[in-house]
Amino acid sequence: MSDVARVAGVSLVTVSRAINEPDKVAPDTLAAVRAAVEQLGYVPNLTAGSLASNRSRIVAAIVPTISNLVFSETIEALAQTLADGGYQLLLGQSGYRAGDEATLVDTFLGRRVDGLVLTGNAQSPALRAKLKRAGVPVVQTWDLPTPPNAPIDMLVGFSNLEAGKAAAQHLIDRGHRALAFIGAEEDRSRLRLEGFRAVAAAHGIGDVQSELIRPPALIDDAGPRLAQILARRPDVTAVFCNNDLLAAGVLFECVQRGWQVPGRIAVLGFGDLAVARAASPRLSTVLIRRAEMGEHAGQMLLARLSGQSTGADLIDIGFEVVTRAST
Amino acid sequence: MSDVARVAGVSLVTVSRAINEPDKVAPDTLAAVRAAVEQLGYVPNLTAGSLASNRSRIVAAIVPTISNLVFSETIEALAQTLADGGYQLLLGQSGYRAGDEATLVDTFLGRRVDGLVLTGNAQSPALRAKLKRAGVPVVQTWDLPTPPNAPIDMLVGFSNLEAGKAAAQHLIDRGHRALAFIGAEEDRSRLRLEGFRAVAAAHGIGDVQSELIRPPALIDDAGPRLAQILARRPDVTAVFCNNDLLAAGVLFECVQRGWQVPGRIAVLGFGDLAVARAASPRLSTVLIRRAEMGEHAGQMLLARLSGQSTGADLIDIGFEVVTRAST
DNA sequence: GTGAAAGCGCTAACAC
DNA sequence: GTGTTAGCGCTTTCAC
Repeated sequence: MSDVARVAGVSLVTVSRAINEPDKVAPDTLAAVRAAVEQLGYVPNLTAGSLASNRSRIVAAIVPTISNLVFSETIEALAQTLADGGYQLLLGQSGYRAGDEATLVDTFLGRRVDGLVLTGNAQSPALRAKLKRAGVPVVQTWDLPTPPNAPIDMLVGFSNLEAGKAAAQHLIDRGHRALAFIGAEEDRSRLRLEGFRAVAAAHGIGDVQSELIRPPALIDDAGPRLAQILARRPDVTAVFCNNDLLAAGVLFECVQRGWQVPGRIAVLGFGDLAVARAASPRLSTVLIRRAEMGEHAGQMLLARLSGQSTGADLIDIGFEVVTRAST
Repeated sequence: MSDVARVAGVSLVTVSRAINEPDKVAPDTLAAVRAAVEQLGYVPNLTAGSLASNRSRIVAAIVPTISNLVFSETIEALAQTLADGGYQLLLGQSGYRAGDEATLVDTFLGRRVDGLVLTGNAQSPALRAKLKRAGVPVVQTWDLPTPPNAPIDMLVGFSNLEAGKAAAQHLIDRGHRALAFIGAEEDRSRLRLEGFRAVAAAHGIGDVQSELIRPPALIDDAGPRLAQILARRPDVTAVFCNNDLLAAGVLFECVQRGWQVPGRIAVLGFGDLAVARAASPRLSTVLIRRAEMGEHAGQMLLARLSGQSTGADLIDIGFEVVTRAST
């Protein structure tokens, strides 16, 4: 930077300003600095800038895994929104392990990230306390506060419990009473199952067969799990899959068996991934606005970081049961 | 840090050492420092550390999009490998735009990342030059050097051209002569098409129908594109899809039409995603070791960063045509 | 095994 | 509009 200053015939600060606040510099000076930057191939050291300004322009996000379209689409939108606001995304994967999440948070705090995006709101009391003490803006995603857990700071999500309830209601409305659930061994999936079971019970349906796959729950788990459910209870007529990809796997399994969907068995998905619109039959599903969630998370952070208080610190983006041909 | 030093009754350097090189500190001193850290809730500022040591312990990766299972699984493995080596991953998405890639590289260089992972090897001469000048370790992925492009530094990939050739050969071996291709408007997809066409031509097949989808190529594009191909050439008997998800879309389209696969039309996928093993019929596909690619990229960087020269700076991980039931 | 001194490359605050 | 001064919180080097 001092080389640039010397070549341009100005001081260090002026170079700094020419780069960071160009309109506070005279046009001629600006041109001279830019020429020098170009000539020398100068690349400003953002690390030094971060240290001096106490702002890193980095936001970190922690997801269970990026290899799940459901999360990757949220992250994609988040990264895009942040990039447009001049922030970079540092990515952490917890692998659904709470311990790893805590470790990641430590590292990220050490890097003095300007904001943090978390998945879910089941963080441990210790972690919540640490985050509050650190004073970093935090956005939790993919869930609403599930009592007794209050939001750590900001939040954008939907009720997984209610989504599970709506799924059950959708199937029961269509006359199904022998219900099954295929999901993952994971907080949000369990909440949906809880809601699913609650509504079933309210309709006098006590026996809801369920299969919980240890993450990652891949599409090729779906067929075998359906088979296991049917082995226990051959008369099942409707299955709620916690992910459209799993639902597609179930559809393929039905093709294999020569079963009609929804004639022999109805299939309800979750997410409204592109596969739901491409499947045959078209998949009924619980639509989640994943990209919108990432965008909201990014915008909440940007608003906070630019000193504006948005007011809306808790957004329920809801969900929607989309009825297509599979139920 | 000076608070910790005071409480522990040692100097700043000792605190630094206790944290970064614990075995170079006497056990008692170490215990005292750790107690002080704990008591004060001290979180070391890694930004300051980076500035002083000139190592950020951050590696950046640029992919076209994270919302494509093909890339996200590579990134997942990369992030995991790096994390195990004490490095974090900074993520950039180029959206398949070369300009965005260059901008991202600038920012990452500004952050003094310790390494860079790029997708493909079609970077512009200007970008290649800049990276070489910067002296950062770079790993290119997902391709072999396509002349005249030499590797920038290290590389792990496979030949997309050869993969396309193998795909054509696979279909031709099974008696197909009316071939079609569904892919994306994107470098690697185009290379595969080129190889596909070359082998077809060598067998006297001049008319290969193709549909190139503007990214992101989603599964729900597959059906309509297949329809367009068939509108132009109804007698097509085999289609090579550049992604297993697209292939699954084609399978669903065939279910819709009541067509037998491979009886009426054979379908060959790409990637060997989980969906290939779950589809009905099971999908023949070109297997790419995506996770392995991410792991290799991470290990090459770690080796370089730890001062070891691995020797192997160019890895061809190859591909494999997996024959299942759809061809 | 531990410490004192000297930066790393920038920006904040204030002066002019 | 531009410059001077004083750090940001660590690590490095070299003594001891």
